[in-house]
Amino acid sequence: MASSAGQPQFRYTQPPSKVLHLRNLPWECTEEELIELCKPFGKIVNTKCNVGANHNQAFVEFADLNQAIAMVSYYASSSEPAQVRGKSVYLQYSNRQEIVNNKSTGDVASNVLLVTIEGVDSGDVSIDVLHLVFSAFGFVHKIATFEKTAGFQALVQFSDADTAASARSALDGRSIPRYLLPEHVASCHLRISFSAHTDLNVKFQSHRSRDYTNPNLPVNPSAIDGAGQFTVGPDGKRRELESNVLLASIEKMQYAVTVDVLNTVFSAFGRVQKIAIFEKNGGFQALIQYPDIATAVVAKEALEGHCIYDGGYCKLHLSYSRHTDLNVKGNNDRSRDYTIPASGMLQAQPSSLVGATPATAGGWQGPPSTPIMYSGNEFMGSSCPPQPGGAPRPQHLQGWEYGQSQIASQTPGPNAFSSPAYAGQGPPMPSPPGLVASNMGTNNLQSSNHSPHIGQPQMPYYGHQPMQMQMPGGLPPVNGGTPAYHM
DNA sequence: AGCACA
Repeated sequence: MASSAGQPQFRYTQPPSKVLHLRNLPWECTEEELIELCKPFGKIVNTKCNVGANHNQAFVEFADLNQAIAMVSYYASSSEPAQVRGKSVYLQYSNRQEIVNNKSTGDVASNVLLVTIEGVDSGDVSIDVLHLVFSAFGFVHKIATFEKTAGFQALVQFSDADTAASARSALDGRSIPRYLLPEHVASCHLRISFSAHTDLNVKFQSHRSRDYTNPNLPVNPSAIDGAGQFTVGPDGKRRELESNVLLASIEKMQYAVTVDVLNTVFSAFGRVQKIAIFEKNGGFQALIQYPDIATAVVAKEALEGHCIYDGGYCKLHLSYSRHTDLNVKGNNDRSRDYTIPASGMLQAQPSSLVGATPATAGGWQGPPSTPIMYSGNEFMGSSCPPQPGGAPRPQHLQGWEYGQSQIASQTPGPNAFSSPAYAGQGPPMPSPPGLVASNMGTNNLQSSNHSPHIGQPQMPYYGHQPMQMQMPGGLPPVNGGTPAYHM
C-alpha cells in the first residue's frame, strides 16, 4: 500500500506514546544496552531490538506514558544526546502505543504456560508456592522461573494443553492467595499465556527450576545460592566446589558497602587480589578474589553469616564462585584490581565489571529460539553499564540503590531532569555505628583509619595489605573481648 | 537518522 507518500510521517511533534522509537543505534544493540539507556526514566516493560533494515533501530516501551515523556523531554533539552556505545541515539515517540511482540502471541495452546507474576520480586514467590497453585489443575511436570524485563516469570509445564488451558483460564488475572505470600506483598496478579515451549529442560532442582517428574535430579546449589557448585567428595557426600573467588551477598544492607569496606574485611584473611561489586536482581553482590583457594576457604568459614556492621547490618553470605580470575577493568567504585601497580591505574574508568565467563548458565534451558534471558550466572542482571563519559544523567541509578528507586513510580515533570545535580554519588546513607570487622584485636591496623565513611569516596588501597591483618595460622581473627564478628 | 514479517 502506498500510504507512506501521502503525509509527513515524521513530524517534530509526534503524539506522545509510552513507546519510544530509537534510531541510529549501534549495530546489534542489545536489550541490555537499551535498558541501561532508558531505565533512569522509568520502568521498561518491553523492548524490540534490531529493528529496521540496518538493525539499528529499536523500540522501548515504558510502563507509564509520563516516563516516556520524561525521557524525550530530557534529551530534547540536553546538550548531550542520548548515547549507546558512544553513538548518538535519536529518539522520538513511536507512532504506536505499545510494542507488539508477535513472536508468540500466547494464544497457541500449549502444555506449557508462561506465567508473569506481576508486582513481586523473584524472592517473594517461591517455586513451591507456584507449584502448589498450579497443581490444583493437574500434575505439574516442571517449573522454571526467571526474570526478564517483564518481571518475575515462570514456565509451568503440564502433561497436556487441555490441563494447561484450564489452569490458564482459572488463574489468568487472579492473584496468588495472600496467605501464600510474604506480608509486604500487597497483591500479585498472574498473567498467563501459552508458552512456545513444549518440554522444559530442567537440569537440576533449584530455587529457580524444578522437575517433578524426576525426583532424583541432583540439586544444584549454584542455582540456590547463586554461586558455587557442588562436587561429590571422596566420602560420597556432596561438597561445595571450592574456589579462590568468593561470592558475597549482603543481607540487611543498611549501610553502603564499598569496595574499600570489603577489602578491609576480607584482607584480614589474606591478600585480596581483586574485588568486583555488582547488582543482581536488585541485590548487592560482590566477588572477592584471593590468590589461592585455602585463603578463600578460611575467609568463607570465618565470615559466613557474620555482619560487617554492628546491629546485625550487612550480614554476609558467602559461597564459592565459579570464577577463578576476575576480569576487572580498571579501578572504580565497583571494582578494584589490587594486583595492578598503583602507577598504572590513576584514571577511574567507567563502571564496567566484566567477570570471567561463567562456566554454566542456569539450571534449565529452553529451546534457543525462545528469547528468554537465562539467568543463573552471577552476572545476570548486573547493572554496571559503561557510563558515557561526561554524559549528564538525570539520576544516579547504579548499584544497589536502584532497587529501591522511586523513579518508576514517581515521574517528575520534564523540568525535574534539567539539573545535573544527581550525577554525583549515591544517596546519603546513615553513618554506620562501627565496622564490626575492625574489632579484630589490638594488632589490627585497620580499626579506625579504615572505617568506612559512607557517602564519601575513599582513597582506594592500591598496595598490599599490611601483614598484621593476616592472623597467625590463617585463622580468623579473634579478639579478647567483643567478638570480631557476630551473628 | 525516520516505525516492527498481518
